[in-house]
Amino acid sequence: MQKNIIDELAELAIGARMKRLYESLSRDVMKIYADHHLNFETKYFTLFYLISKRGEIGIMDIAEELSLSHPGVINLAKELEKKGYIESFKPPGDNRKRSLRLSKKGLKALPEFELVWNKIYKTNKLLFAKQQHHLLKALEETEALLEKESYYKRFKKVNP
Amino acid sequence: MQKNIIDELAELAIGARMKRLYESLSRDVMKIYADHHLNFETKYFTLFYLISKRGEIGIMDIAEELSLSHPGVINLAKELEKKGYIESFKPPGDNRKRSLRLSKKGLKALPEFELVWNKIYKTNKLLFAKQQHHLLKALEETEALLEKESYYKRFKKVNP
DNA sequence: TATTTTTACGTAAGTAAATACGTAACTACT
DNA sequence: AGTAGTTACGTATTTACTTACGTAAAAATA
Repeated sequence: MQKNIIDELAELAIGARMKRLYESLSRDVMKIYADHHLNFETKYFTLFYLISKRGEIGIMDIAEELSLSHPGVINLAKELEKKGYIESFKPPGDNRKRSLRLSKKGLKALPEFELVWNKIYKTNKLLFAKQQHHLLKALEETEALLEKESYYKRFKKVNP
Repeated sequence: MQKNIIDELAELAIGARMKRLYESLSRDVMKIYADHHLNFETKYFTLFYLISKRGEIGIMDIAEELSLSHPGVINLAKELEKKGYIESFKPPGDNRKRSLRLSKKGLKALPEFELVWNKIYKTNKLLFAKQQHHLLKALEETEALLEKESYYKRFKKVNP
């Protein structure tokens, strides 16, 4: 319960705190996948979920949506393909492109994943419900403000 | 302004969102250091600050405080030492230990750093003041709750 | 005091990403 | 149709860490 320096730093080390919290959540979610006998890691979630929602989608579109570099997407996709959850194909009309979709195994496993995601969703809802300051809403607000005017610009305005 | 899948995912991709926000802030803060002609990166902040506060501190104690692995600390320290801001020495009494402290250059630069940190602090204060849901307080609350009972345990309780 | 265990540190190897760079295909323009 | 610019993707390299492992010093214990 003792505060360490990052807690004390508060406004200055907010990045470090988010990272710390993210990593702790990530580890626990991984345990949850393992408990459900799903050969899956937290880092795959957004990609797998996105593909499941879109049916099929190209590499660059994924990179855009997930704010990842395209080599990052290629690597994640390679791993998910190796695990057998997705497959790639050449969409007609553009020979540069490669698109991803769920494989048979992925489609079959999807309901199981959805069950887990549902449970995670419920857990989070309850966790946040108890809080005065809602982490998700705070994130949303901060993102929205920074989209209107970047942190850098705000900094310059505050410190001319 | 259009929502992408990570925004829609809300409670499920909260980790990804924190990461995204962290990276965007990190980039802007780096620009700020550059504008102030400080040869410094965001990632060094917690280490440099910690050393400046403690005067001197050993590798393992740093790792503990910053929630980093000790090889991580060694690497960061190596870089900060190369930049000339810190130096290491053998503290008396324990021959296994190596401790870090600010170098002359580090001590000399400290007021400049403190000026920048002060400006960042002000910027953050103003940014958060505008918000209904305070990101920092939300982080604090979440961390406190998860310290009482881990996310994993909460998950199991919610989904028996 | 001798032995075992723990602690502090360093190095090596692995991982999850990014950036940099190159090629081929498509688009726009002449 | 030919050229210039852009886009989509892949590979190579770099970065910022981590975990795994080894060694020496200190502490605990027999």
